[in-house]
Amino acid sequence: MELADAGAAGSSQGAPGPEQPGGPAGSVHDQVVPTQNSSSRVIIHVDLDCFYAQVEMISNPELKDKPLGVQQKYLVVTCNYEARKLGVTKLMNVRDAKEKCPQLVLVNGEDLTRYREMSYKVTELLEEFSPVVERLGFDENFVDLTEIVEKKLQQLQSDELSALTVSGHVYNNQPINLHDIMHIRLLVGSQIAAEMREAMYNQLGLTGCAGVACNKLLAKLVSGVFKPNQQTVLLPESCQDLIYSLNHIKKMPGIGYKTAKRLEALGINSVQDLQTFSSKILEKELGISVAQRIQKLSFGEDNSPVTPSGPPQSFSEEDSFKKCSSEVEAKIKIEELLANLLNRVSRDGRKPHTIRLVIRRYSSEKYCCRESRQCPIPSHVIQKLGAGNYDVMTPMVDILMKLFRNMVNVKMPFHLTLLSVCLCNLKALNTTKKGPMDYYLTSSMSTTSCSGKRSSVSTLLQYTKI
DNA sequence: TGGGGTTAT
DNA sequence: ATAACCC
Repeated sequence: MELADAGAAGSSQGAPGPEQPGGPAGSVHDQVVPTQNSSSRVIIHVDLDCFYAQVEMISNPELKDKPLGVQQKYLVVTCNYEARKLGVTKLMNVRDAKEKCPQLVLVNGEDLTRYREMSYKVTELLEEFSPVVERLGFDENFVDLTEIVEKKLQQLQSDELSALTVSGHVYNNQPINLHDIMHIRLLVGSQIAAEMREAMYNQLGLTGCAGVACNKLLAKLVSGVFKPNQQTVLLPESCQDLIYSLNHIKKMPGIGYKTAKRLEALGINSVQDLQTFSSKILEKELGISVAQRIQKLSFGEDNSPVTPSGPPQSFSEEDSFKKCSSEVEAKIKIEELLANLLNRVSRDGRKPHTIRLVIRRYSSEKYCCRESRQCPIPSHVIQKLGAGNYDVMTPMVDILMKLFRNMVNVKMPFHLTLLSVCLCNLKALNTTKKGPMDYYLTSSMSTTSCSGKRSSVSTLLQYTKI
């Protein structure tokens, strides 16, 4: 069987540089024009169906056949398909939702603990298929399947190859060409996608959608084509159809609220508008980085790699409210947020080296803007982190209140609508590679913390006098 | 618009 | 520290 190879195989991280060694030297065909999607990667995007609602239905199976909404404050942040049939949508006001659907059952979803735990179980399950898994929020994951597809292909006999079929939908019902190596790869990808969804359902009881394509953008877009609990593969020839199906540039992942507004001001509304707009002018308006990236997106091109997420970079807890206008009130809320965070971070095992306080001030109608202050966590506090302790609360609350007073003039009236505490700059405790001095170094001093100008001698003294 | 997350500047 | 993006 003849296979027409469209692109360079091997690199699963896409974007082979132009100077990368290619075919036989001196060949006339060396001048490969690296046009769109010369990538031969196979990427899957996995998107759980109404994730929070699913978790709630697993917790309480009596909810399964009822219209269910998950509530945070006065919003229905997500709902199951029973509720959607009756007109409830995501981020709908609770009053509107109840009006549309009086039988709607609401559960409070402000505590994300169970959602977060289930979310990581999904990511871990996917990591068993391939370690290259990137999380996007709690309910979406990208996996780079390139390598495992290639492995499977090598095991296939030629008679099995000719009997290869797709699992799930093919976007646009495009005919499959088994002589096209990229079609073959994507079909194998679709079968792995089905295996992943089966495993999610059998092991975790979760349903979701999957999209298989040659890059993250396209995989994400195509995963949503057939919606609850189905999967779709995009063959390269239908790429343009898929991106033209977006009716506005704001629908393009990577083009957010701000950029969409600026594009609209330039008269750019559709994907085609963006494709044909002058690159030079776009670069002047948005900066070269954003301009080049989003214009590529408009052609369905996306060479960004699937970056393994690994453990979280930060832990945060926030609470929003109608009004907080006194320091004591703020302190009580901050204490609650911090207590929960300390529990989470001690279960993680790593130690945060930075703490941040975030506020949102009341403003009549301006776009909600947040302000933050952060500072290093003193090393003696870091050390005490881990075991269930109260003696770490006091110094950390003191720090947070200093950050608070740095942002908010407490002698003047104020009106806050959100408080958030974030622990970040997480470091593993014992990354020390045994040098002569390391014996004296504690976990909180390891690696990068010693690199600064502040000599390790003074820091060392703090620890050796224990 | 909640209660989270990430990266770039 | 903020601003943009994602869910």
